[in-house]
Amino acid sequence: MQLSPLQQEFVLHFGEMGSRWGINRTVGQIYALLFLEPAPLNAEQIVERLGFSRSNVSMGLKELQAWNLVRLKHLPDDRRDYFTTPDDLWEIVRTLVDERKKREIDPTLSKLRELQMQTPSSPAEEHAHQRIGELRELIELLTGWYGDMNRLETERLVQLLALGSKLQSLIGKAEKIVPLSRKAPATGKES
Amino acid sequence: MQLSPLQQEFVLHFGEMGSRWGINRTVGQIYALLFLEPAPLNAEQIVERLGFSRSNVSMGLKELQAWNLVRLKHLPDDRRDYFTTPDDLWEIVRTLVDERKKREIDPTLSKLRELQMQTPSSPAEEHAHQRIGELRELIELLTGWYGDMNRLETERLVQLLALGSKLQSLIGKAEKIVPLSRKAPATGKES
DNA sequence: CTATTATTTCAGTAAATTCTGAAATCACAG
DNA sequence: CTGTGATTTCAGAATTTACTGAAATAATAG
Repeated sequence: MQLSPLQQEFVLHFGEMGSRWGINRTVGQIYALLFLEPAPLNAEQIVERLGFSRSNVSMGLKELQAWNLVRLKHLPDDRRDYFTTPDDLWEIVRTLVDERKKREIDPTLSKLRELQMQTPSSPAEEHAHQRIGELRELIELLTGWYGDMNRLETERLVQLLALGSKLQSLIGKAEKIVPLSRKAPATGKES
Repeated sequence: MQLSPLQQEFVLHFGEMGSRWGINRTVGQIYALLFLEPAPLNAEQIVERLGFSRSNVSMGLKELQAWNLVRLKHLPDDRRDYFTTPDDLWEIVRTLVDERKKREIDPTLSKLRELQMQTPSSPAEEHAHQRIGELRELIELLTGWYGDMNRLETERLVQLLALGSKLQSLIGKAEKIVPLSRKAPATGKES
């Protein structure tokens, strides 16, 4: 491996971590390398630095492209493909979450909705039906919230996150002026 | 497999999904089964329902215990171990996130902090050092925020999540009355 | 203690996945 | 076209992970 000690440790760590997620070690290391590198790299350069076979790198890059995690660039008078990660880390986070949601959450949500169509036909099924409903609602709440957050500009999002628990008191104060929650006093005119 | 169609589909789905996370199929299926079941099950009952070997179930349960995802119960005059999942789904979510944070985020954060101690010794290392710093900050912001959220009672948390993007306008309004963000107009008296 | 039942461990096997080199395909310059 | 270099595909090899049955250990009742 042809890397500075700093790069090397980082790359190896992300290889390890990658395998705790569904991602394989190679893919994790390629990504980590691109993440640190100031300029785009081509496949051959990745081979040199990480010592994997050319075909392994090719497959790894394809996987990263399928995840939308790398950008493809071209240099003038050079027809090789060069790869980078976005400069903006928030863009990376958004992509990661979006893709994981798409692959892991959305299919589960469809499945849960589909299962809930079935009418339970025994006490055991009744209970299962119930539980599936609770799970569906919870996931819907979380994904709905994520959708909202994801629509915010990064700057706003960071402000919100930084507020953290201060939000609590803020909301208490705001509600006195502009009631928004479902628990607002009833007016007798709800639709 | 000795399950109702509803249970079976759910269990198989979570087996599949499990393998997209780091979790293996067997463990995912055992968890899904316990999740649906109204009463605690012992290992032998899990074997009957899922058709795995006794030892495989034993290992799966051990893994689930290591993740704090199941509760151990005992029935009077029966020395076998019975397992359930918590009734409260939010408790499950909290456990899941806590454990994943502990295994995946915290070690990365330590590693990043450690790597940042090293003084960069070349322009390439300088750039890497920079990027590692950005990543560390971002993760610190997110974990800090999660810590705040996790301290809230479930009821509060659900309210907050349900607000979603409405929060935006709420904050705008609240800030006019109680400035809390770092961008509040300077008073010249900050501590 | 001894017998019985519950649970865990573990070595070997089965299955799944990752990785490679060789060949195929693709893209373009001449 | 033809030739050259870039990239991808893919069948098998290597490695890793999952699973099993048999044996060991643990827990309790008699």
